[in-house]
Amino acid sequence: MSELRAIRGMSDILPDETPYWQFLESTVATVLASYGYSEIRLPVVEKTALFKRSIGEVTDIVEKEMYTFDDRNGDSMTLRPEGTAGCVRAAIQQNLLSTARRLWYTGPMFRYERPQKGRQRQFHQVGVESFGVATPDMDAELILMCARLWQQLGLTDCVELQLNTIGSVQARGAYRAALVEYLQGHVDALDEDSQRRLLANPLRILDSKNADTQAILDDAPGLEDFLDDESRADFSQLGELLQVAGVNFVVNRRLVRGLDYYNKTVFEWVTNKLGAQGTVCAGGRYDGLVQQLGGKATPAVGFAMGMERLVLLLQEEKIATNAPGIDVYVVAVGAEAYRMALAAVERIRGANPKLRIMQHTGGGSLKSQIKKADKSGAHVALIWAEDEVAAGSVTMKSLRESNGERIEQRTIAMGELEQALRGVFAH
RNA sequence: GUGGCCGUAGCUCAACAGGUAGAGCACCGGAUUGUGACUCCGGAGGUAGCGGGUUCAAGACCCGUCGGCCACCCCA
Repeated sequence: MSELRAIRGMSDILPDETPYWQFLESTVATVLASYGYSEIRLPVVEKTALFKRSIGEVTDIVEKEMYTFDDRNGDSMTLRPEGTAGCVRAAIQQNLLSTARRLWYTGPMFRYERPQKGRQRQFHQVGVESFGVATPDMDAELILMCARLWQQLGLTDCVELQLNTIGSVQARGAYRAALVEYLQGHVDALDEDSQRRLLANPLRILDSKNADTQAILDDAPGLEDFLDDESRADFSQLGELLQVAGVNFVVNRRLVRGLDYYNKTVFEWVTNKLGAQGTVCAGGRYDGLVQQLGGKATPAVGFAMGMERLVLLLQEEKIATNAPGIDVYVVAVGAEAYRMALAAVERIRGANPKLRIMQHTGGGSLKSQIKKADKSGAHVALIWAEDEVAAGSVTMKSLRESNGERIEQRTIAMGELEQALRGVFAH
């Protein structure tokens, strides 16, 4: 192995996998457009302060997972660990908030974590953000849009929607205090991680995977008892809307989010088919963030999808994508034949841009070129060799069935080639 | 950051109670003069992740290091 390797956790996406990515990306773009969302393109690097102020100073992301560096001016920059902060910043800076906005974006995110299945250091998200609407019909729309996307992708049966409300900032603060007080009476019985979280981020203890900790939580005060009336009403309305639309969900009272800016509705789409990293899409409301970052008070909801995880699911479920492949492989033996072929093939590409034609390069015998043609997966080989050059013709050879039938090999006049190809490929 | 498993040809993997490596697939060429797939024949390809140690001898044992996978953690 060479010493020049990709950086740990930043993997190449190889030709085998790109069809899944293309299928996912084009489906996402179509579904989002069908709901009237507009794409926004954002920088990968932002000032470090943006993430500290939005994600939260004491979160793991900010404390130990960001790629932060000083630029040549000595200003602290960070490779974005998530997309919401940058999107909110842009919306404020570019005055996009004078009316309600529905935005989406996609691209790489960076988090310094130990790689494992469904988790890379450079990973890709599609993020969707809606600004300016405070009512739960907006929350419902976002969730419906997700459901439609799963349906279009063929993943409906692999994902489950979990829903919760974490209430207003004040309600959460009160609950947090009560939870800490309760847990402090059981500190010794808590697992090591949860003891640490008790000080840093106590709400995260709620979704601990430790069974003993979960047992202690059974008698802990419940968040639902601390909710403000508005959060409670919005949550039940959201549930009704989802029922009307026929979207199944389960209420998970221990579902919280790791980023500080969330309030009220939070949700996760979860799968059990990817091992430990089962959250494929997650989001919620963040009504305070715009103002917190210096904008006019603006309610907002959004979510992000993990593209790697969705690609893994597509592969796991063996969901067919449009394999790239080629239609025609062009064989030419000898320099004169190559010239004839080149001119003819370029003409055909011009006349039929959708036809996928690969022209053999690098010479070789007729036999070896036809072998390559076969291995290319093409349906048809076009052959130019001595006889064809002399006669000004071309031989069309079928390599496999196309549209259920297989044509006989035949030699035709150059002038008929374009029409003959149209006969085989009814694109 | 912590833990478990792993690191032999491009890929998937073998061998041997420690004695200087092998298969399948893939690749290249050939099986009479212009034709792929099946078959047959031949060829190329590895200083065993890297560094140290034990030993007459190490791919096999030990230590370190780098890398991979999975889990904890974190989160999409």
